[in-house]
Amino acid sequence: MGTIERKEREKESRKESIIDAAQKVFFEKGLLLSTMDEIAETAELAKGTLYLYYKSKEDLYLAVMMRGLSLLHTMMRKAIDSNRSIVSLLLSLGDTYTSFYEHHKNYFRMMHFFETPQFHKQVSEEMMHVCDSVTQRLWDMVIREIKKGVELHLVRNDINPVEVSIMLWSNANTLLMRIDSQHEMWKETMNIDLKHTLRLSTLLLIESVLTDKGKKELQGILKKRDR
Amino acid sequence: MGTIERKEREKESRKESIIDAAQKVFFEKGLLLSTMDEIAETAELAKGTLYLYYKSKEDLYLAVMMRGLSLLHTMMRKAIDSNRSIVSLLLSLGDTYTSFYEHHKNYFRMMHFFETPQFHKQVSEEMMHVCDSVTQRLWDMVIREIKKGVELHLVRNDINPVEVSIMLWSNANTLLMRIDSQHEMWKETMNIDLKHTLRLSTLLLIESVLTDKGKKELQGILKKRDR
DNA sequence: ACAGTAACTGACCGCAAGTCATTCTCTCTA
DNA sequence: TAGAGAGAATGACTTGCGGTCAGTTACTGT
Repeated sequence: MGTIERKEREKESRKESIIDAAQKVFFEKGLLLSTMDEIAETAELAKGTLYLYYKSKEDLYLAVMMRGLSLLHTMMRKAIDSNRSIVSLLLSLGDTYTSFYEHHKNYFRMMHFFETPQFHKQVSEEMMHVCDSVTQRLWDMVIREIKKGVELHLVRNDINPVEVSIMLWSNANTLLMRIDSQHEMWKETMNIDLKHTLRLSTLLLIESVLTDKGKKELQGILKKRDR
Repeated sequence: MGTIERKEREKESRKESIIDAAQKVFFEKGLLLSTMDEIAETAELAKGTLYLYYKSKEDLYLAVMMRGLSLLHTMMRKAIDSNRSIVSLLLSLGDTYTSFYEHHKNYFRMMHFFETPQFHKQVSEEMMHVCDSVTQRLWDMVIREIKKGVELHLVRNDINPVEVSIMLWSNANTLLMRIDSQHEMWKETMNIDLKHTLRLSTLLLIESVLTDKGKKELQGILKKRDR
């Protein structure tokens, strides 16, 4: 008699279908302009029901965002697994994040909004924890690779690998945000292609954290690319 | 009969005193938790009066933020005027922004919130324009200096000075934001001092965009500092 | 068939942004 | 100096939304 198990599954799928509806609405209108009534209507449920599954609008928002986070995690994992050398991996991580931005802009934007500290106050403790731990796993994954790079004498051993991750990630993150919201503006007023700026700054930073051995390898990879 | 002029002045000072009140409330509670009623009460005015001077809560928010922007402008101006060499200026601009963060956190946070694209939809066209033009002046000021650096063969001439500005500013901005919201977290879980990371990444980036001549000057400045 | 429970509903509440008909205040004129 | 007229200020009111909860429905196990 697996009724309890079935109920469990049904509950889970209800939760998912609520996220589906929420995603549709949030993607279209963003957090502020979306209403719980509209999400409820999209989910073909009463508003009250949403609150049986999620504590607040913001929690629901995070639930959707977590999908994006998982997706990014998967993409990063794939990049790590398919790169032999740490040097090419570093380049590839930047590309991966860029590609995440390009193919999943909506998730990217949600993740950005999440960085607004003001926002956190509306979020339940549990949801925040889940979110933090997923983010943590992502960081750990990247940091581990950079540590390997240090061991192989490709990445400088006088810089903390964690700091390397932070620098690279922060750099990519801000520039992608800027690309998202100001790409045309910079193009028009200054004739700047922000995507080029992103590639350039990533390259400069990577070069800065590599050893001479690493730099040589980098030059090799770049030459091969140019052909 | 300067009555019209006097009225003009009175109107202006009323506008300022409303900003004073708004600033007090926004600093304390942030945009989301502040209410127009509370601002009105602080300003000793009726709520309706606020709307005679500002189109919306968000416009009022921007009006406060502009004070911060002007302040930053002044600080940057001072840094530029008091540095002989472009190399030391580059270092000093980073310090200036850090010092702005440390001494005027509330303004800094407001400026960050402004970067959320979702927010823009609530802001009036005019206010947005004023804001953009002030920001533009700030960028121009910095870019001009970097151009001078290129002319003096201290900054690489194969990188667009505008891109240099963007890279440096973006880097500092994200890391300061992170310092603001996650400093303890990184200290505890990873034993990372984000302020150190900021200094490091700034240094690496600056080094990357300098010519050999510039790098030599940089080494000289750093040695002098260490003593 | 029925009791008990879990899921669901939507009218309702409280709060806050923004509006506007009315009141107040100042200034210029006859 | 009375009072008309303009402009400034007011605060009760409207609207819209997040969140609640008493009541209803659906299901399950006996």
